[in-house]
Amino acid sequence: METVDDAAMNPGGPGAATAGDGGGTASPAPRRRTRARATASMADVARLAGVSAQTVSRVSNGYPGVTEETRRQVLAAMKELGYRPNSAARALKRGEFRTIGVITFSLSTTGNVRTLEAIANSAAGEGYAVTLLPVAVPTQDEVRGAFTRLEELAVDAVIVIMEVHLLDAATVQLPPHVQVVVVDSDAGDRYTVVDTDQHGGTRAAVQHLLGLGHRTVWHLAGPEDSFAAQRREDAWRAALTEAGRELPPLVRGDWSAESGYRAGLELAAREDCTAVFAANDQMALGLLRALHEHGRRVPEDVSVVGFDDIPEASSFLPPLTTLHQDFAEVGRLCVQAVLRKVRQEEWEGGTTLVPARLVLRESTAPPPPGR
Amino acid sequence: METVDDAAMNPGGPGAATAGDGGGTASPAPRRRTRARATASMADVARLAGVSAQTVSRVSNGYPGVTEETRRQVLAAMKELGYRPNSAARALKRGEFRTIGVITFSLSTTGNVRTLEAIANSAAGEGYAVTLLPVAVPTQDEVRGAFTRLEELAVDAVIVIMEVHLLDAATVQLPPHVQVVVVDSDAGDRYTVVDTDQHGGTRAAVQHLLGLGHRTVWHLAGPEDSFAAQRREDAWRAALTEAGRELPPLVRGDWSAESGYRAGLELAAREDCTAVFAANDQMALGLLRALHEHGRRVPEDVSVVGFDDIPEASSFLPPLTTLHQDFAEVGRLCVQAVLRKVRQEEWEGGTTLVPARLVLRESTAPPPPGR
DNA sequence: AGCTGTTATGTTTACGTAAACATCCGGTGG
DNA sequence: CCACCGGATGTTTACGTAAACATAACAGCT
Repeated sequence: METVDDAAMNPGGPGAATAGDGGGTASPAPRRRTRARATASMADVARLAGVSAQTVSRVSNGYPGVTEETRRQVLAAMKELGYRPNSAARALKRGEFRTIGVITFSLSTTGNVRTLEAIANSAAGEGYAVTLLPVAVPTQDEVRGAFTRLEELAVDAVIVIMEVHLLDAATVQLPPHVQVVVVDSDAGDRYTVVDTDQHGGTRAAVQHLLGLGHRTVWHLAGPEDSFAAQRREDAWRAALTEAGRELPPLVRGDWSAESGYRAGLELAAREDCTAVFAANDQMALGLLRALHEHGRRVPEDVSVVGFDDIPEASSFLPPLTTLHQDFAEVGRLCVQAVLRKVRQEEWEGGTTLVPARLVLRESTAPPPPGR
Repeated sequence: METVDDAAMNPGGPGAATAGDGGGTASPAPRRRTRARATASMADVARLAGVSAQTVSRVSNGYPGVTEETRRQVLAAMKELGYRPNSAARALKRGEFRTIGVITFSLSTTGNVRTLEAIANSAAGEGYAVTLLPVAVPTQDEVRGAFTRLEELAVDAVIVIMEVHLLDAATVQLPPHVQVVVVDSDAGDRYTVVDTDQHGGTRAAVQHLLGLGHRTVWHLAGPEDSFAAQRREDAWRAALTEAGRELPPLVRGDWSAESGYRAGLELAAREDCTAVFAANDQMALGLLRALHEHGRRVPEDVSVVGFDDIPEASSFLPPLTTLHQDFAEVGRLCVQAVLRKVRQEEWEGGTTLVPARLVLRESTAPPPPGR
């Protein structure tokens, strides 16, 4: 009955995992795995249940045309043998892997992580697994490398969380059947793109500050190679121009709190700077520290608005007014879009935007009287 | 030559992705995918190169016994057809997936994310992919669910980033051939465990504060169901007892900055509290805010030490003294351990500890004169 | 009764790869 | 000169599943 491995199947029991090879270090251990029928196959189940393998398959996939009686027998046999469908064989036969690859830069930014998490959750809900393809440094070569790996990987679709122009190099060859959805890009004409509404969010931030009476709004921008940063910057310009306000010089960081601090040192020195829109919360954090160190109070002297609404934002000094991004929704839409493409229900380019919501906390106030 | 899909293989080109089905919405689209030979198989390559499929296989896997001449021809044919080995077929034949599953709670904690990232990177270096299995809520049922999915998944090994007792339920059945490595656990007797040296790190923090002259050290602990939190708490107790110091009442949070703030409100009210060891940086952040709001200066009145050294820690007000965790190393060791088990080079239980390093910043100082 | 349609089940086959075995070749030593 | 060896290559087979096709049993109808 081949229940040799029963003990090892309960990780709580003694001698879990590789129970067999126990103290075998003495003799020159046989290199080849014995692998004595590690898992039961359909044939095994079929034999035990006294039916054909095909019937087992039907039960396994919940297909109709099986008597309740037969189904029960098959299920019993499955349980007895601990049968698990072999996903490799399934994938080979069906020509699909039920897996989505996610390619992204380092998981050091909140946004990417939260999006990834939402993608994984949504995918799981659809019966899809998520394979992670991190790329340490955002050079074109690295991206290409990741995709080369993906091509050999068991993946039906890919979600790219990065600026899409990094994979526009002609040498990147996606197998034709792999569907792609991109986050954080403007390539809606060539790809399906899902993104937060950077423009609308930024606009809300700027208008909020102007509405408080600030003459203009400074911008602590993200790195130039980030499309999200670019969009926020553009929107900031547009909002100010539209309101007929003066455009202060741009200050740039690299998303990190440290860069926000460095940039903040410049801003803190400017007496005429009373309102800053930071392109993310981390930089806003650094900015708060720089302002504090220079005796400029927030929000009495300077108002600060961030972007992202990371969980810690409410614990900053002072709690940060910021734009809440709905990463969960972004991830959900990504999965939805990419699976629609996989299922070929429709071809759908274009960009889907998820609104950002301004969360008012304590880092904004009207400008000091004199200004 | 079947190059019908050539255009679609360059995502930069016009009409990328599902180019075929263009405007076919008019006629009742054929439900079945035509799937006209999406990818080339070994047989195709073999035909073009004028050799047998087996020879293609040998070239593909870099096996010896192939003339340089033949190899060149095969490689040329592969390139021409854009051949990519089918990983499902490979996995089926070889009986292994070259994939590691990572099961974890939400990716909201820095530690998990950084560990995950390191795992993915290390795994990629070994030619392994990483499949993500998030579990939203840490109930036993959920964990069991994730594992059920994993069992059907294409995975050779599993790395668990969570308290292992959550998967000790007898109903969790891992297929016997799946190897498990656990992070953040004390089950070194039954599993292979890799973890940060919570004990040593905590000890360093406490001794640092005592060394500065503080009479004792308060502890802002993490949630009770976290093993890491438990270890830090135990080590805190041990270090104080060992030094013959009084044991202040424990204050508990849930890892979040918000909970740190709430706990901090209590601590700020206690005049005799001059030194706090927070179980993570987020809670330390909230604590800083609470102290600030109650006019207790850090580090002049109260010293604070965190745990994790998240990137933002250096931008807190003031920059936080904290214990740096080497998540990259933890991830690397996990992959190494789990692959060693997969390759059955040895059976290896026990716990591997990665040291934590105390990073001195500006949140600690000697206690105020009177105390 | 004989035919048809329906339902439950079994049999054959193919997915793409790679191990195991078979064959062919030129060269070497007795 | 021939048996033999070893390297290069081809052929067969099996991995586990599920689609496609085949069969069998039986009910309903004329």
